[in-house]
Amino acid sequence: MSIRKPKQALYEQFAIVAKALGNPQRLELIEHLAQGARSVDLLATKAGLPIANVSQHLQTLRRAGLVQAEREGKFVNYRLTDDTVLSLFASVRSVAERHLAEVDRIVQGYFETRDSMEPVTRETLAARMRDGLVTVIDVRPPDEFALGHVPGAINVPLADLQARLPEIDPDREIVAYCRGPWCVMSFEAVAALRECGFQARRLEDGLPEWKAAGLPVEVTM
Amino acid sequence: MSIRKPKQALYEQFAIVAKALGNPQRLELIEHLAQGARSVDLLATKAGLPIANVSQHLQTLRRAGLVQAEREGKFVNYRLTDDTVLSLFASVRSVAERHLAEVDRIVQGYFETRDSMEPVTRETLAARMRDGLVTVIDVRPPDEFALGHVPGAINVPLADLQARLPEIDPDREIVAYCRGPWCVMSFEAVAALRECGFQARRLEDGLPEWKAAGLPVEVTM
DNA sequence: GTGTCATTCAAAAATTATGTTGAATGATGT
DNA sequence: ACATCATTCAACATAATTTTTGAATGACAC
Repeated sequence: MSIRKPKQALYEQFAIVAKALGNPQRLELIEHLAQGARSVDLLATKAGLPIANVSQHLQTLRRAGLVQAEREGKFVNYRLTDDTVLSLFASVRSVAERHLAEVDRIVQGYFETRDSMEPVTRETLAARMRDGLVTVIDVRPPDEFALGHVPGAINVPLADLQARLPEIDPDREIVAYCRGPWCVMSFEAVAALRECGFQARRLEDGLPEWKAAGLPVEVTM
Repeated sequence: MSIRKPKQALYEQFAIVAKALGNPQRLELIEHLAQGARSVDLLATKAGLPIANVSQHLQTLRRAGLVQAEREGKFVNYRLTDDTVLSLFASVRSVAERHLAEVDRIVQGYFETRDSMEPVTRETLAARMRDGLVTVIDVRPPDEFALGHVPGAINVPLADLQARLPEIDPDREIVAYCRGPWCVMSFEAVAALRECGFQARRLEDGLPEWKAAGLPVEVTM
């Protein structure tokens, strides 16, 4: 059957894309690139990997069409080719969250005590916000924040959190949120805030779920 | 930093899912399973692989939470765990179609002559249908067909095509469509139909694009 | 029970991916 | 031209995946 060969060839192409995502280091690189264009050595620093290694991973991602390189002086900046890459990443994450018990286990074990990691529900947060009792922090990158966020939330990207701690009122309860239920950024933010003595909790979901629940969203021009 | 380890662990879980998709054979198995539950040896026959090999691939998919096994007498039937798996697969396919030039090349070369593979546009198809000149075949699995299809189309799943050839009027032009622009099923259908002497062409897109263009969709109860 | 069939398991061989090292390239500044 | 820095390349060692083979399990029919 002359049909079999090109079909296999197509599957191989699709597999190249999936394979590129099939490595923890590369997934971390993608999550960093989701926040904007980054140079090889910035990525290496953030991910804690040797530069040559990161360079090779980036080329695997480039061969799969997931990232693009662009020279800027001495540096080569990589960026995600477009938003479909992010939605593919989200798709992988969502399937893993849905089907792998191990993901649950890891999230459960994220904090030592169980009740302290109990997330805040949307309804609770909405009520506390009405009473003015809570500081809401959106830890996503500014571009995502600009496209829609919980009204009254302040944007403190995870990377800037340490530097911007002085802005935050230590006497108010803090609720942090990010992209989705188990997006690691809000976990990291809450952990970092607690280490510094703040009373912080996570919103149970991210912005997409907030929006989907019909709650108001604020857009920055 | 006590935060780094669980983050890595989560990436590893996500990587398990992506890795499971990162193999041409497994992608083929998934596409077969998209049409319904299948036994190991049916899958082995369809994919042209040794049974033990298929069994192992299926277990990789099971560990990634993409498929579920269920014993039925002598057979073990595997099925996709749910629709999120299909949308993950679609996401991979769409990124590959969008970013990999090689995919274009393969599709271009799918048929020897270029003009014979020229697909029918939505508008052309709509016009030919009004004139009653064309038989429209939806080659997707029945469950997808039931949820919406081009009005007047008949559902001949790819698997049943050979058996149901007698139903098809050989004097009318045939247009086949499936899930999307480069979903392999309609290519296979057209190739099979041509081998049997039918005059067949592909619709340029699949049902989602047809729907998105505002053209009518028929739903079966 | 015995035989048969579908599937899984286990171990080895073949292939492919990953991490590491040091040298090569390309751009910048002196 | 030279030195410097960011990145890539090439080569190797290591580890993981895939395929193959043959034996083991589990279910059914007799």
